[in-house]
Amino acid sequence: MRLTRAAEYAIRCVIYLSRQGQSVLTSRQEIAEQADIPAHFLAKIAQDLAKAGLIEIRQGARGGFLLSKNPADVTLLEVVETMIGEISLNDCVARPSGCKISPCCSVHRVWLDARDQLRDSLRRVSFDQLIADASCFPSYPKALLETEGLETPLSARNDLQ
Amino acid sequence: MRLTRAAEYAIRCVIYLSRQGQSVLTSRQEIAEQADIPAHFLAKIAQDLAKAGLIEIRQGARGGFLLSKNPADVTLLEVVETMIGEISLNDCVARPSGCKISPCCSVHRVWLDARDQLRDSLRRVSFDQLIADASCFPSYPKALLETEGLETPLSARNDLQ
DNA sequence: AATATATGAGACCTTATTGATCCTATTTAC
DNA sequence: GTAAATAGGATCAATAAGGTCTCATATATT
Ligand code: SF4
Ligand code: SF4
Repeated sequence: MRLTRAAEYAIRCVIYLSRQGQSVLTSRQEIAEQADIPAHFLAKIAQDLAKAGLIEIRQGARGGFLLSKNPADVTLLEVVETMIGEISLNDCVARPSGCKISPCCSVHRVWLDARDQLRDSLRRVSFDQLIADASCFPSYPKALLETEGLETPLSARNDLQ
Repeated sequence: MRLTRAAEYAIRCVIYLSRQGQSVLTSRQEIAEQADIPAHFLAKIAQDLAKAGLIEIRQGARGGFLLSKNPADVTLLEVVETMIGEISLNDCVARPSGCKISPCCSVHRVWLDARDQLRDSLRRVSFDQLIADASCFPSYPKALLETEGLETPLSARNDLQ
């Protein structure tokens, strides 16, 4: 297990779509440019996201991608595991049969616990949370900032602490 | 970041040495055979462990490796990070300069927290804990089992739950 | 219907990393 | 001195990651 570039790009893509709003169609080119993702690579990534039911793909002229779920219902874990498979940390967690002593290995149990903890952490983060903060994320639509008057949207969240 | 085979072998090696006891010299061949590690590969791994001060290497006839610290003072995190470098999960955690938006990226903060949590989990596990449980670990010395009468050493720990 | 536009699906390539092996030099017990 | 054992580094094969390219397909527009 390893967080690949493809997973990082997938997260950026879903963030961009979340900011656009659910069911807002956005062209692949726009996402690629704004979120700094190689356009052709994004095409492949989008296919995986679509298979997982996270986004919908519209072909043809004026085609593109759109988020098929509410950002609040999409977790970071879902997007990550769509791209890299289920997180396991160590091979023997994914395939216990690979090491014959796994049933009674004390180290194996540590990896199991650590994996569960990591997956829980990522499951707790949804995309509505991620876009709540402002960010210098390249995809942040300046137009949105101006029309909605969110000059310092970060402050609201900082005040909570 | 990814847990490599080398890291897994390093853990097995340190477990074997911990079972032998601190400062007990053990040949590379014995460790390799008992813990199921390719002998030549173990040589390279041992060099890294030695550089980190975890084990000591004795050259020459009747040479081998020995644990230079008390198993209670060696954590799983130390051994793992000796082999694969500091755990970062995502590249931007290790090198924030790699992504120019990292200072105010909400996803970046999630990776930071998850990394800290994972590292803490591994830091909490020391090798005296790992060898306290019995295990079908190939390196478990049967002789030790017999002399100390630990027929069911796993039960002691299960009773605690 | 024709055309321009945009993505689908998968083949393909390049590079980096991993996992492992091999060979010669050096060290130490005897 | 000789045999036994590791040091240190070169080397190599296999795998995976990251990215590109091409042709097929779908749709809006005219
Ligand atoms: S020895 Fe334990 S931790 Fe290592 S691969 Fe086997 S089961 Fe997993
Ligand atoms: S966008 Fe955020 S999470 Fe992704 S690489 Fe940049 S700082 Fe890290």
